[in-house]
Amino acid sequence: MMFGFNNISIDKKSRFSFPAKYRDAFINSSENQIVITKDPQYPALKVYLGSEWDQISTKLSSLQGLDPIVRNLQWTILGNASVCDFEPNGRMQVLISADLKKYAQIEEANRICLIGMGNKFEIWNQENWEQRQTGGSLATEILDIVLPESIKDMSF
Amino acid sequence: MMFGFNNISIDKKSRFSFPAKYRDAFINSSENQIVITKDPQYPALKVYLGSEWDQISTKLSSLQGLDPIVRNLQWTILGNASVCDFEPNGRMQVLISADLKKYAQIEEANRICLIGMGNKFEIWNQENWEQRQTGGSLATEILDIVLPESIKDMSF
DNA sequence: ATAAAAAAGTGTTATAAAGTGCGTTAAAAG
DNA sequence: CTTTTAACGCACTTTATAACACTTTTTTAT
Repeated sequence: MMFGFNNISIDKKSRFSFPAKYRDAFINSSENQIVITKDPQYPALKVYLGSEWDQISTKLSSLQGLDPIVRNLQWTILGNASVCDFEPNGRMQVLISADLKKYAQIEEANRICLIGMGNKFEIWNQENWEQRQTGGSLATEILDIVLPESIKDMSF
Repeated sequence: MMFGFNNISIDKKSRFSFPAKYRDAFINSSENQIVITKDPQYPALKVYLGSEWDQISTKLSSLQGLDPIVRNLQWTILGNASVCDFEPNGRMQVLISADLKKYAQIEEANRICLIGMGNKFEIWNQENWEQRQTGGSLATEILDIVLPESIKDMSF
């Protein structure tokens, strides 16, 4: 399980590497793929292990896309996912695409916050993270969505 | 599986090529055909792998066409499908017909957004996509359709 | 009906940009 | 002080795209 807060750098080519403390967890779950995508609620990114992603994406893509709320979630989560090959024994480097950087408001060669949430990570721009943690609200926040039954039992 | 956002160019002859990152997925599913058709809800296009299309089209064409909603879906999806030969080892180029371009409001030599949704892609005109993703509503949007039972378990 | 012209479709190549890999330096931990 | 980890820089590789050339089909005019 992968927990904890990390303030790390991204290089000029928009890559970051996972802190070494997570290496064993990656090796144990024999992951060779990592998926980054948009967080549907906040200007942040979600990072899933390949196996975890397979479950989520399979379920989400099977839902009825004619429902506008479902369709929106599919767009956000599936339509922005970037699958990266990943070597737990190597440098554990991952590229963040220009689009995802923009969405999470990550500027050129900036630092990011990588938050371990157990079975996934979140990536935040440092200022947004601090604001959120001190209770400040962000402009892009979405409140009061009425969820269709089909996604009420899913967790992203 | 094919995911993610891509902003790509179409050339003067209305061709685009799939980003190289999807090559393995196409080779693994041994696809040699691609089908483009209209999206039934939005001014956008859907791109299916040949095998996926076979399933969807078979099922959709077997439905009771006397129901107006079903009939409309059949017209839109089946009646506008364009089948393209496709070489996963080659350039992975696909031509978009004038009709489909028009429907998706894609102008001459413009850029398009190609969105990987797992088992299919969507193609959007860039402005429409951005508007939609930032919550703006498009004129052609269909809300509150009551779906017949026969298509409730289908996902297009 | 035939030939010429135009349009539409297919394929090739060159080049700039984006992405990847790896060695070195700097910083932190033991 | 030694070892591990993170950050940086550079070189190499791959990819995307525009420009061009060629083929096939369709249209137009004689």
